[in-house]
Amino acid sequence: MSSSKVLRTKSAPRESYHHGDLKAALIEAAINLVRVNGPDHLSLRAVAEQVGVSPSAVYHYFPDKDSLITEVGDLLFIKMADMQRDALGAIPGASARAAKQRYRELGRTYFRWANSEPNLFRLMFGGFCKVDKSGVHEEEEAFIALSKCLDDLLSTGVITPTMRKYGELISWTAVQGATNLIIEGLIPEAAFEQLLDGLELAMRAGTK
Amino acid sequence: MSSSKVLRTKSAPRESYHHGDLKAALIEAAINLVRVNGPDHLSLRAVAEQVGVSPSAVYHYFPDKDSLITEVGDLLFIKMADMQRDALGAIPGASARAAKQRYRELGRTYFRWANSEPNLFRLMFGGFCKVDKSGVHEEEEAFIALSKCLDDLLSTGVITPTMRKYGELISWTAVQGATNLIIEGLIPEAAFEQLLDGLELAMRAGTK
DNA sequence: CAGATATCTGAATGGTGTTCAGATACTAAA
DNA sequence: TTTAGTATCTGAACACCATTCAGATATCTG
Repeated sequence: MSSSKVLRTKSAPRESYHHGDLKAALIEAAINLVRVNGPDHLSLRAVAEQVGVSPSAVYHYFPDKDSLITEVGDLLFIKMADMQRDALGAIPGASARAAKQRYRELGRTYFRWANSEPNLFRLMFGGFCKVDKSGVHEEEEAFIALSKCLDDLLSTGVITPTMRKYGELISWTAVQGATNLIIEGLIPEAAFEQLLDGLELAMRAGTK
Repeated sequence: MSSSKVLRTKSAPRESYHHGDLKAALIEAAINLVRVNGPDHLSLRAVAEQVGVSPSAVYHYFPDKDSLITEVGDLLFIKMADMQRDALGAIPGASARAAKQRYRELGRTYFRWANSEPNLFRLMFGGFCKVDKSGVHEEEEAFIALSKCLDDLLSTGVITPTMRKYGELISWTAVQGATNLIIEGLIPEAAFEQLLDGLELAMRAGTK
C-alpha cells in the first residue's frame, strides 16, 4: 500500500495535469500523515507533497487546514461505525451468550482500533475536528448498534431493566474513558478486559 | 488578573535584565495561551512575548516546545489533584450520605473543571504531554482519593463487595469518558449527572 | 475548433521552532 | 573595589509553515 516512510515521501508524478479525485486523495494522505505524526504536527504542505501537488492546490477543496482535518475526522467516524457493524454482524444468534459476546466485542472493536491507531483516535476526540451537531450523524449509528445490543441483553435476562436505562451512557463513557486513559499510558492495557467484566456485572444491578 | 485579550498582548517591560523566575513565568504564560487557543496553536514565540522575553530565552529552560508542554501538563495534574483533595475535605462525616456525596463530588469536581477549561483538559489527555511512567505520579494521589471514597461506600453498605473490586476502574473510566465526550460535544452536558446516578446504582450489583 | 471554466502552479507574505554567536547583568574572588 | 567568571538573555539567521493571489494549464462546452 503505502511506503513505510510516510514522512516526506514524494509520490510518483502523476500523468495528467488534473488529478481526478484530488479531494479524496488529500484526505487519505492526511490520514496517513496524522497516523504517523499525530494530529498536531500535520502539515498541509506535507499532505500536498504526498499526493504530488502544490500546497496551494489544497485550497481549491478546503478553505483551510482545519477544514481538511474536520473532514478527516468525519471519515474516521464513518469508518469506525462500519467496523462496529461488521463486528456485530459476525456474531449472530439470539442467545444470552451471543448477546454477551456482541456487547463485549462492540467495546473491544472500539478499543482495539483506537489502540492500534492512537493518533487517529486523538484526532477524533481531541478537539481537532469540529463535530457538526445538525442532522443525522454517522456517530449515531454506533449508538443505535449499542442500544440494540443492550436490548438483546435485557431480553435474554443478562441485565436488569433498572440498569438498561443507563446502559448506553455507562458503557459508552466507560469504554471511551478506558480507551483514552490506556492510549495515554495512564492505566495498563489489561484494564480494558477487566472493565468489560466489571460492566457486565454492573449491568445486573437492581430488580430483575 | 490577566488581560481578557491574552492573545498577543505584550507585558510591561521588566525592570531587570534577569527575570527572576523565568521558567515558572513561561509555564504560566503557556497555560494561559493554551486555555485560549488550544494545545495545538500554542506558539513558543507568543509565550516568550507574553513574558516579555526573546524567543530564544525559552531554550535556556526547556530543550524544545514539547518539553514546555509536558511540564505544563505535569503542573495541571498537580492542580487537579489539589482540587479533588479540597473537594473531599469539604465533605466530612462517616455516614452513607456523606460518602455518597463525596463520591459524586469527586466526579463533579473533575468534570466541572475540565468543562470550564476544555483546552487544558485536551492538553492533559490528548497526547500532548508525555506522562513519565517512572516514580510516583501526582495522578496516583487522585486515584488514592477515589479508593478511599469507595472504601467508605463499601463500609457504609452503599456498594457491594462484588462491585468494590471494579469501583476505581469503572468510576474513573466512565467519568473520564463522559467528560471527554461532553467537552467534544458528542453528548449533552446533562448526561453527567445522569451518569453519576447510573454509577451509583451500578455499584449495588452482586451479593451484599 | 474557440471560448469558458475548472484545476493547478509559483511566488510572495508573515508567522513558526530552533540554533548559535555574542551581549548583558549578576556573582564570587582578588 | 576591581576583575574574572558565569548565568542569563538577545539578535540574527535558517528552514519550514499556512495562506493568498495572479496567472498558467488542461478539460469541457458550444
